[in-house]
Amino acid sequence: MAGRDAQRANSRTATLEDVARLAGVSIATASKALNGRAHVSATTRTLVQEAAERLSYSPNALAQGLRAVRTGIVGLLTSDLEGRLSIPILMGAEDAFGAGRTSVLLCDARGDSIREAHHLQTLLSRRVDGLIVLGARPDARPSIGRDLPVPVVYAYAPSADPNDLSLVSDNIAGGRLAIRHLTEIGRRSIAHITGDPTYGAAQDRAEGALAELAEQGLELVGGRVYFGSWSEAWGRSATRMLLSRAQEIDAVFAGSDQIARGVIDTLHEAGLDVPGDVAVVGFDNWEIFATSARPPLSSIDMNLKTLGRVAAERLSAALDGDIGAGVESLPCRLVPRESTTSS
Amino acid sequence: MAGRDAQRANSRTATLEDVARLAGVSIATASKALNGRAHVSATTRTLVQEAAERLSYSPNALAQGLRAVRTGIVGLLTSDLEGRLSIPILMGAEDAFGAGRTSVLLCDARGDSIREAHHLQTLLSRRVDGLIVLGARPDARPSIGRDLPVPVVYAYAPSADPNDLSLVSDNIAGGRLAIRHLTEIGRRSIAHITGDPTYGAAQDRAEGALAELAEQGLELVGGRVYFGSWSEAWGRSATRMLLSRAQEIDAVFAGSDQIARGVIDTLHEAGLDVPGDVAVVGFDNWEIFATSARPPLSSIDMNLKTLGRVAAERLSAALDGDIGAGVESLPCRLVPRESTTSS
DNA sequence: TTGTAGGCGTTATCAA
DNA sequence: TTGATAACGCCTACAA
Repeated sequence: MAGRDAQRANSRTATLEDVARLAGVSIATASKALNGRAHVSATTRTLVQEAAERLSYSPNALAQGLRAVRTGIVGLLTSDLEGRLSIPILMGAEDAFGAGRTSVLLCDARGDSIREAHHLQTLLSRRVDGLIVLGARPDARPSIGRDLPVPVVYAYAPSADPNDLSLVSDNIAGGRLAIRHLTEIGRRSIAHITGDPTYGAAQDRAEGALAELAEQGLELVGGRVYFGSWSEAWGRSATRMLLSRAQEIDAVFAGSDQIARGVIDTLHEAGLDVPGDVAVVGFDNWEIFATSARPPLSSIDMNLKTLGRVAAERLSAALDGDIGAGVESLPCRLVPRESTTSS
Repeated sequence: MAGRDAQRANSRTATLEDVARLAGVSIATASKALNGRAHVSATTRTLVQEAAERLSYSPNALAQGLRAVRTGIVGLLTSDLEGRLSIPILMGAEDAFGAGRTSVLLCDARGDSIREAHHLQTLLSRRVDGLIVLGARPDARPSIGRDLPVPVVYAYAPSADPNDLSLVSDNIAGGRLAIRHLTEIGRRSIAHITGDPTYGAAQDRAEGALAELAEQGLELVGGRVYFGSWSEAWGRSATRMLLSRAQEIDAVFAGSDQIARGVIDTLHEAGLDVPGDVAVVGFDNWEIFATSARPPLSSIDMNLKTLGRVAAERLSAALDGDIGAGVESLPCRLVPRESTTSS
């Protein structure tokens, strides 16, 4: 196992002092040399760099953080049991901070506020520069606290406190986007089957869809939004309901990719072709679902990676004194696949 | 936004010195009082605790880590783009270390060895106590390096270097488990449809399945393992192939839940009932797939959370000098659902 | 150009 | 019981 030799030997990891001694200079000079500061002769610099190299010197970020204003650590407090949200957000944040400059301490609160408070305490103790709070569902959640010593950005699930800064996907625009796409490929008889009506996201997507339809002088097939649950099963039964009314229908906007799969299955069972007879667009662009659907599913993507990137940017801005508040909506994008190929 | 007041005021976060001053004692005494050490009078202790409370004092973990042998941070270096592996592993590790005692620094290498090396450097710089390296696919991967100053445990994807310690799921036993379950519910004509044969996991699961069948005096329907890809599409086409041979078949062991879904779909299309005519068991127990299948899919679970927990335990042991090596296999478990209900 | 010294916040040792 | 002090490793005025 790696580390055996390192542990056996009493060779603590090298410090700047070790490097300085090996290079035959003072600690201050070694520091300057390694940090690329001026007032160091070229020869001295290379001397020090070689010494550092030979000792595989790695600066102690703890010591650096102790004196510096920032530690270069941000906390990501998630409640996302699946990891479907956390990883894209993490990647976006990593990208924004620039790899190496900042690290992310990830804690999973598992939807438990006690655990969340505990993790928060730990993160503050570790002197994170800022905090990203990531909710599991896109609805307002309790603020993690006012007057924290570090800036906080809520992502995906906004904070209930308007003084906090929250970043969410613009589900209304996402709903519009889906409808616009369907009309652009010539569909006029569109139904909307979506999930749990207690989710703000479900309401928003429906609102956007209705608004876009209205602007185009269209109405929803079935006369209403079909709210239900975020499951394939609901997608199936809602579709059966729709079809049983024997109404003309040439497109379905599904509130999630899972629902969309249920929709597609049922359309197939009814002998309908997708997208020939009925086009289907989903929401989430959960790759594994969207691409393995038959046919591959067009879907609205919430740009979670961008959400993570922007969260990191807002955090950086806040650290520089530019503190924001309120809910900021980020655009969704359409990822077209075969389920809406224009025929 | 939280932090506004804190930043406006020049109130740096309180230090132990602030607490000591407010309590009217020395720093040393304050430290002892807060850490529950002996030789502090009860009255002094409460005095200090109250002062700490009033200042919402939070010990600086950086300073603690600078002195202490351990920092209480472990690095989790993942290449899991989905987050499906990372989060359960993270949760297992959090559980094992005991919440609050240890934090996890998560880095995503995105399958890029340059980025991985970079992240490794950062983690070492932050003086993590240990490292968990999590691969994206369950096959041997290059060692992250010998002679690292901290212990490393490879999870899910073993290290190619036998001197490293790796924790993997016992796919062979998992394969046996699936077959045993199918025979226990009375099935005798079992086929095995699985994924990419270049995956060690596919080979192992097949090996286990064949071994278990042999012990029961059975043979695989179709005479061979159907290797292909880890997709629903392959599950469908392989099933069609099997059915077209008009052989008797009363169960399918699928190498993944996605494949299983393709299998089930095709069985339905052929007018067969699941599990009435053909029972199906999958692998991975990816909740979202397994539970939304029709009927809900029995599946082999790799116990990723346990994997994370054991990884943390091995790391702890290594820190205490008990350094392991080699590949350790952890058992899978069967999660029965309706797709294998005994009829 | 190089070196000295102080301080970041804690904990532990040892003296009072 | 309490307190002064020395590390831990690094950076940076400031002095040489």
